[in-house]
Amino acid sequence: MYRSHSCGELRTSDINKEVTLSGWVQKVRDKGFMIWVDLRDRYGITQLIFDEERTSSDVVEKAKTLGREFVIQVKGTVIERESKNPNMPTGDIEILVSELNILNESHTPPFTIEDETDGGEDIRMKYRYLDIRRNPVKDSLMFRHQVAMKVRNYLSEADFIEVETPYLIKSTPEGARDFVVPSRMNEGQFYALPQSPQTFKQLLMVGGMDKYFQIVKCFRDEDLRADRQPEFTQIDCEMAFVEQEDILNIFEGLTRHLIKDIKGQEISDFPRMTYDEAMRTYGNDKPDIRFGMKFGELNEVAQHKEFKVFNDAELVVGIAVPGGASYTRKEIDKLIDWVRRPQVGALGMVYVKCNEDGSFKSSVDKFYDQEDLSKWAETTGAKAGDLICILSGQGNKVRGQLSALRMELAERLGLRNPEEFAPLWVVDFPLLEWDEDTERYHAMHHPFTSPKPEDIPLLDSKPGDVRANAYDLVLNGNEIGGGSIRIHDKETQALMFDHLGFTPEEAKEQFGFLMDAFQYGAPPHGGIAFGFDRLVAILGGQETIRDFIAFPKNNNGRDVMIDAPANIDQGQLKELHIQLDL
RNA sequence: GGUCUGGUAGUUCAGUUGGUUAGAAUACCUGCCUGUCACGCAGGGGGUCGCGGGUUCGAGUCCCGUCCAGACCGCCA
Repeated sequence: MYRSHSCGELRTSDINKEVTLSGWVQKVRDKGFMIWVDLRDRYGITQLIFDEERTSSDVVEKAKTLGREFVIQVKGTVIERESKNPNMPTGDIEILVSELNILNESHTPPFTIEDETDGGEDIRMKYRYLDIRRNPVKDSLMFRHQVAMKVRNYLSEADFIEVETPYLIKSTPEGARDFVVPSRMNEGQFYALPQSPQTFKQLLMVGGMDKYFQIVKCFRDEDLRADRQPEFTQIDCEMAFVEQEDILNIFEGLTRHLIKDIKGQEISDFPRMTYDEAMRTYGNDKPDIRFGMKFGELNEVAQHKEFKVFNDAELVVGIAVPGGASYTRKEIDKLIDWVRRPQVGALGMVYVKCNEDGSFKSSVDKFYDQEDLSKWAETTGAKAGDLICILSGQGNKVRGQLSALRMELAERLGLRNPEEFAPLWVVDFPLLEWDEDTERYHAMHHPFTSPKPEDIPLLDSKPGDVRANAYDLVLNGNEIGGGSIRIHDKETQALMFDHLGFTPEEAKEQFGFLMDAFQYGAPPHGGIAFGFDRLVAILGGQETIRDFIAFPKNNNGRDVMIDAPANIDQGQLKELHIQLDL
């Protein structure tokens, strides 16, 4: 038996017990006459004591050879400490060791295994197995497990069935780039890894599994971000015989349950906002509504003077920054530099200081009088002491730029409290989106999303105005879930493919199996998928999902620990009938 | 594909205007220490300044290229 107890459970009530513990050496404190060793496992740390007077000399000698991260097993007696440590749960007791067994030695680790490690991102990823021994990473993985369990239990209680769908499927040109897998048995042909189990879950609906879910890996060969990995996990859900309202209610319930159960916060009905409203008031389809700074459109009150920049702009829009009137000229100049960075791309920024005495001081005083400026303050909701930041230009671009500024300022002002949770449904997404590169419309969500019936007549005249039965769940400025009511009849699906520029032959070749299925009694259905890594990270109060994934990829999609991706040898290539063209 | 930041001891970093033998903290090693828990004290070892080229009497420092890491834009139905 390697252990009778864990390193986190012994208390004063266990005094005098004979115990066996196993774990890693966190720290050795050799005081000469006595040696203390902190023994660590997943459950905590227990102090061991080796004492010249009470421990046999061969055991003391062996203890002197211990180094950090040695794996050891000890037998001994639980005793009360002479000097207690109130900072640790096991701080009242220690183990007087009678037997020491070194199970495995360890090199000195390249970084300290502590909560505040001295190791940088790079080296932590290379030695991820050591990083996982640290509390922050270990706790994050355990937290992920807890969330997964709660999701499974909740959905299972609600009659959902978890069904696994295949990972080796067919590549389709829509959407993100596919990871492809060559087939040895089918010369020259490739599988693709699923970007999501979308078509399979719809086929499960046709199969009568009217409530399906799956916590499932998905793969997209696109560039990474702090909150984006090439392989990621979704809570994928689909239901038959439901309308949008049913889906929103059920998954609002799940989200509310998680926030209540995990964070202890009660959230009443989630607010809903149309895509149009989100874009107009926040410049963004995933607004963070934990704070204000709503957009104020200023065209009417700013385009009547000789200021050419505004007069020539499609949109003039501003936000009120709380307390911003106290910014110095230098600070405001820095802000202007910030919006002019290529990542944001604004050409400039007009500002208005709303002074405490009710007067206004702006960077365009030459063109506008106090009455003009007071109207701007009214439109943007600025109060005395605020700073109004105004951008102008082409509508969508300016909205994006001001949205970036809004988030940046909120971050600086500490308005993005990670312990506050503000969910929001964004509904009525456009069905189609114009793509400049390919000069055609493509599906904003995916090609299986149903249009709003009343908008179908617009498909030919104004495709961009057709709204979809599509919705996103937004949490604190992050899209954590998205879904739609699907098309379930062959005719509408064919119409959709037609509008996406598929010929009937292409549609048949790529999605014929789905259209065929729709001819055999496909029920009305719809669903949603949550980004599980992101959800867990946000509930855990973090921006980056990496520490909630045991073995994540780096910025370039590499696993620096196993050094993947890597070359494969000629034999493998030959077997797959693949010739490299480098 | 692009923008920005960084790369110096095992690790995290400092390194001035280009100028002597490149420093600190921590980790590591040795010794001491009668209750430590960020133990303490004394001593010690440890450097291809990412890599390649250039400018210069002289480069960690300046220039060019390149690789790596991180953040962001594009991209992510």
